[in-house]
Amino acid sequence: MRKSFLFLDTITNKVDAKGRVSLPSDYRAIVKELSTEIVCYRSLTAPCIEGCLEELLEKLATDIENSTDFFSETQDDLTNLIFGDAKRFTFDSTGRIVLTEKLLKHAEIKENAVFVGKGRKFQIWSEENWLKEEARIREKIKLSRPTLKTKEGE
Amino acid sequence: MRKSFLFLDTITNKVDAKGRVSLPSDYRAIVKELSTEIVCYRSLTAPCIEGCLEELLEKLATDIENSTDFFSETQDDLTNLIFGDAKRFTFDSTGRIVLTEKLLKHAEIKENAVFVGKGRKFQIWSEENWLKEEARIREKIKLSRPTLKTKEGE
DNA sequence: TGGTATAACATGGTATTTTATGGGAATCAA
DNA sequence: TTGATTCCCATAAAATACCATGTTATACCA
Repeated sequence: MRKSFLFLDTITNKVDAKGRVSLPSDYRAIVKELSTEIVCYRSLTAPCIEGCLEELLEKLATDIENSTDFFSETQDDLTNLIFGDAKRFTFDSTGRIVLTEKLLKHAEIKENAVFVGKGRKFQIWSEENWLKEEARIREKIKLSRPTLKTKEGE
Repeated sequence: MRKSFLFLDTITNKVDAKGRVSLPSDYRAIVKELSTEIVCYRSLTAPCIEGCLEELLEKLATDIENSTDFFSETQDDLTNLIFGDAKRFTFDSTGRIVLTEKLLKHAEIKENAVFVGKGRKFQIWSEENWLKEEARIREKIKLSRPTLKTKEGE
């Protein structure tokens, strides 16, 4: 029995002419524990696809409902965007999902899809965009390294 | 039943052509109590590999979720960096894990891997780098000894 | 304490299983 | 019927589990 449900690692898989991609086996194992499908939507802030279990969106919905935050109205708007965009995907017996044109176009994915674990969710990038994004993040982290060191050392 | 779950001691094991290394038996005993797998990732601050139990990352995921909101940019970057890099490793019946090229390269490990206990987590170094690091730490301690003495006498 | 028997471990090699991925058949919709 | 989508099968490659052996460490006994 599995105790934890984190999407980890970075895996590159091919996208064929029909838009089919293998969901990394690790991810599949996690999904299968709780469900038979994942939810994907266009990232609001980056040229990539976001994926997660439906229960995470449930949690998001609940959080928004309970929020008395000053910015809750903005969050509400953002939530609408996500829920309006999100779509369920099931995988076939070989573990593949079929991504839609809309999603692939937004992420600028052609040949290869890069799955990047993010804990409770994951992202799907094109190779080029992911390279750029990873470089950007590492550069940013370098500048805030002291803070991280503290966090890391906990 | 085991009472403590700390990774201790420093052990050197061989890495074969396939990247296989025996996890020190002490470490294995600890891991087996709670799980069947460990998680490894490139250290953000040093040329070494870090390893821990998945529950530590779970805790981190929860902490990040609670300290920042769903749409936070910091959360986004942090989760990409940490979870995107981390990978699960299970050991076979003889207690070995297979380290990836990415990890070995980052730590500059060739022939031998040095496992260094760090309590809740552990690190894996190349012999050369660990020698340097150990010397650096001991030097640092020497300089701060007066402070320690003062603290002791409080 | 010293010597020997026993068990545990690290490590090399091999066999088996998973997984990704291409192609094609079946199903559904227009 | 035609085009598109879903499902299933086949295969090659890669990941993983298993077996065997030498070595080291541990336990046992004199």
